[in-house]
Amino acid sequence: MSYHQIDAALETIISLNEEIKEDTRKYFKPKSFKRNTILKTEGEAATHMYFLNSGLIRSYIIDGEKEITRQFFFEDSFASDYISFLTKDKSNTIVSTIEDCEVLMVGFNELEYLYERHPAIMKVGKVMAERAFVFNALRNESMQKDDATTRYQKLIQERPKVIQRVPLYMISSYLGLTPEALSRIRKKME
Amino acid sequence: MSYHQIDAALETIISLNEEIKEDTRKYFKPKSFKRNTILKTEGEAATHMYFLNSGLIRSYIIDGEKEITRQFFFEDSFASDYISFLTKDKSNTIVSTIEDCEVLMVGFNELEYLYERHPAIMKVGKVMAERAFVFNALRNESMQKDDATTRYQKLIQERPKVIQRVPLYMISSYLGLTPEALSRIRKKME
DNA sequence: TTTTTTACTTGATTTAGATCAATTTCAAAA
DNA sequence: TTTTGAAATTGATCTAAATCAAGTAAAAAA
Repeated sequence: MSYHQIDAALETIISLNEEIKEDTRKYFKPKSFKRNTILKTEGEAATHMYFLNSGLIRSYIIDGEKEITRQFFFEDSFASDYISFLTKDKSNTIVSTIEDCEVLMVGFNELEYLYERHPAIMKVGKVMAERAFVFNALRNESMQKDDATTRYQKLIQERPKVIQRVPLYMISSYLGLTPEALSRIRKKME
Repeated sequence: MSYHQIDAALETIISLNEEIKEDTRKYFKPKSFKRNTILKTEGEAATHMYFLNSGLIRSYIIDGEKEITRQFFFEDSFASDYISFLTKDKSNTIVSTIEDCEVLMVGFNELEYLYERHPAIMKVGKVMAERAFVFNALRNESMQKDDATTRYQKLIQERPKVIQRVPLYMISSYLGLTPEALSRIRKKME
């Protein structure tokens, strides 16, 4: 499987030398998953991150009867239960593929090793955390000040892939809505 | 002003050598602010971070008529409009003191210099971003699955300082509520 | 101190979105 | 191709919290 995509992703943050490329190839293991495969179940801690060469991954929590979608991850980005991966705490978050996926997976300890061995990669970790923070904080802000229709319109604008490739009942809980409410918003929009 | 507190905060992440301590003292400038002082107004980008030796800072946005509190920052932590500081985008976030504050302030460029000069400090940046992410993501999760009363009870449990030192109308919008709604929740709680 | 302003509370009414309950559509198996 | 189960829509009703409107308490300012 190809490492071109992960190289390109890292190159947006640091410039890669041969040693870093070699170690990336050594510790990020290629793996394929069929759609609807659970990568992490409830109650355990996240031990891996997945760089997506292709496919689509979702993280969600079970709240009584219903699922609450926390995040969607597309090709060329890193997927995980990032909270649990960072804190090492067990979590109720489930990580599961929505489409067939080609990933490069790395374990917590291997990533730690990469951080220590290549200080430049620490910057990758910093920028990844910063991006995740900004994304989350902006979403937070939108949840607090925008109504449901506005949130849906922004999602269409800002993340069209979600609209195109994810079933509505997964989108609705991501927007903090029931499927019925989202259906009505869509109808009203024309 | 004392650098003991910032040293201790950094020591939770990396071990400090003399060069790092020297440069910290050089680039983090001591400063005092009276309560209700605006450190960053609407429309500009955040250029500084503030390590709080003492006091209390709040960030909030103006949504039409009303303020929405985004975050509270207490002694021994770093305060800023972190989104704007990281993205360099202008923002509508206001950063303001709630109590008299003693801070050590650092500019974006000085911090960048510290990152480049001392690779160990890059880890500080990484861990700070990770902590901010986890805090935000957990709050997100609570907003999505807990009702207003539960959110208020968790705040009492997890951040008693907020209850003790912040006026209720600032707390209400932080919890995604009107002051009236919070008042009624408090009454019902006995 | 008294005055004025700001914070907080209480009540009445409204509303966005949830919940409950049936369909209708659609996609995956058989 | 038919069957079947899941996804999505539609309608009726309910509810948590918002909004509107006074009033009271408390803290700055005079």
